[in-house]
Amino acid sequence: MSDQHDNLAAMRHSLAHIMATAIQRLWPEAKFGVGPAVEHGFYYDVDLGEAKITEEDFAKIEAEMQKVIEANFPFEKFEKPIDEAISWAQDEHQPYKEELLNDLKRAGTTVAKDLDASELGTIAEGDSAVDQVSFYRDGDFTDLCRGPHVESTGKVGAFKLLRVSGAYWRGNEKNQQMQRVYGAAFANSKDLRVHLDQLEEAKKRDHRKLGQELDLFVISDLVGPGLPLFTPRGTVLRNELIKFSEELQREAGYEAVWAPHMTRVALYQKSGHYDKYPERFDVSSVESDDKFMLKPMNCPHVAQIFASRPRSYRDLPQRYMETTTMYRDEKSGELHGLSRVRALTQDDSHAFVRHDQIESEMRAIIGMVKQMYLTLGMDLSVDLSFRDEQDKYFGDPEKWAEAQSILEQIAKDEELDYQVMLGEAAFYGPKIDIYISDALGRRWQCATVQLDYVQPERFELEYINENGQPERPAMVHKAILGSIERFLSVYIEHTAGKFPVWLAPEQVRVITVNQESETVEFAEKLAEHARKLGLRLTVDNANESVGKKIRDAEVWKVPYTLVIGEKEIASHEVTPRIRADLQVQEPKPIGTEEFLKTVAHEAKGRASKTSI
RNA sequence: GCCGGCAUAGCUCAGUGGCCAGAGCGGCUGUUUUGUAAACAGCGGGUCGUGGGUUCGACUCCCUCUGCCGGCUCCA
Repeated sequence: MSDQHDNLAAMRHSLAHIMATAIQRLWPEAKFGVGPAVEHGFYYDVDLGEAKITEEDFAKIEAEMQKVIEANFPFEKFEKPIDEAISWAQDEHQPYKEELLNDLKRAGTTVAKDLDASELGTIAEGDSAVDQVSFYRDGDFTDLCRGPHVESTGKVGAFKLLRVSGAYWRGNEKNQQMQRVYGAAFANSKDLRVHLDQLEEAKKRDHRKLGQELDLFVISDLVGPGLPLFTPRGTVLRNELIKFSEELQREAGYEAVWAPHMTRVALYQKSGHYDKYPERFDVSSVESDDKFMLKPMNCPHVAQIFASRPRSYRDLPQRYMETTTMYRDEKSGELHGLSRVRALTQDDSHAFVRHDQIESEMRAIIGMVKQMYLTLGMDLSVDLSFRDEQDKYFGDPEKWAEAQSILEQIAKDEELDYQVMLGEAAFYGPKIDIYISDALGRRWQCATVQLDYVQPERFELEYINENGQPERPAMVHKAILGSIERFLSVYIEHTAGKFPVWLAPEQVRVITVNQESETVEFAEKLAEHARKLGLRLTVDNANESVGKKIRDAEVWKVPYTLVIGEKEIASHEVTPRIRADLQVQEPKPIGTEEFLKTVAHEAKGRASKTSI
């Protein structure tokens, strides 16, 4: 399998060279950056000066690549001393290659640690001395490259150019911006087809598209970018998710608190956050000279509640939860549907604990997270973000070591699929970052649990221990869903808008066969009764064919559809139409009363399938 | 924020210098009274994102701004 994988990588990287070959033929003045193999394909960063590659050029480039492939040039490897390589780059007018070579020379005999992985594709491997660097030639194109490549340009499988975009040279926004031409590449055309179909599927499921189609949220130019407004349907989703999250927390002993959405900046000056976060929204006052800001997080606010009265060791843990909206002035280019917004709502909580309570608190939180995502049908994996040996971390190293071993023990006991990430800890404490996998196999970070020694210190929080001495509590931050908006973006795409009954904005749709008063009254009565049971049911008695109304209900992805006509009125029985993904058996006739009670029961139990 | 692309009716989209700018869906009205994925007819609906320029004439060409899209960078 790894052989196959290596070969695929070599193919993709070879395609990058082939594309560069084609681009050089079409734009002889092209300056080349790096061209690595990446997941699903390859890219090459190029700088054409005034000229720009656009998507219209793809056909032309692909045709030229095809010629290179048909010529079946061998990939010939040869080596040059580094100084010769540098003069080669100068002669060829390849300043980016020259820069890489100079860095390589400066770095000495091994590949420099600070050259990032994306560049390694073009740099000689450094077990041996770097006084020699390797080149590959295919036909008329020669490139500084450490390989590996396939034998010849004919052996590269199937590919397709997909997009062109800007990319900073060496990933640094201070550098020149180049054009990144990206293509997908696979061993054969069938695999490529599968990948392209997957991209199609992802496009269909795009939460921005479904949000529009299913009337879940809107973005108004007048309100502003990154500030989504939730419609009645979208708000059902939000509220049901929040309700579940808060139920889990309440069971674990969390109490709801509330903090205003703005504060004096003094709070953030004291916490040390103020200057470090330019993304804050400042708020000015007409009445006073005080400076205010919208809250970009919740912890410092909640810490004031803890600090408001003396605490005994007996009072701990103090567990505060608040699902609240915070405001961050993200750069405009970073905003994206619901996944990156300027007003985000977190199911946030903070527990103020004694050191000996960290473990049980963390365990309880992991339990909540597991229950949430089990119910939602999403798989979890976990990164344990631990400190490394650097001394940028705050607090007692012994406490850190102990806390980290506690976290790892919990991950083991809870049978979490985890990996330890050294150096990924926050400066204030180790984290458990929880990732969920969606139906298309993509991985997203939503939930997080963080241990914090710093803010209690900054705000001088304390409790009185059993010896009458003041002690510093630790703070455990957590979010189960993380940002509700971001979670919804993932979940909408995960489900493709087919929400389980407990979350469905519209759980039951009742379709009338005709507009006779008897029929309409029967439907209205059903609706009234459903509302009393807490169900979300709508009646469609439009003057349209039954077929049309069924289609509508399908398009809106309503879990249950009932058709009401003479037969149902006489028997008080319905045969529900059940959305395909929920159905486990052929639906049978059921009394209307029993139907509504069963659906209400399923919704309450947050069932993922129907028993009807 | 940066590079490139895009912006026409509520939605999806035609319309590349020449009369009063179009379709499908949705909406409204009427006919029909319908049985499990689209009945029929009619009627509304657009300062062609904004501001400026070129031109006898601009939805169409150029510039500005705003927003969106694909990436890059960033994400306590």
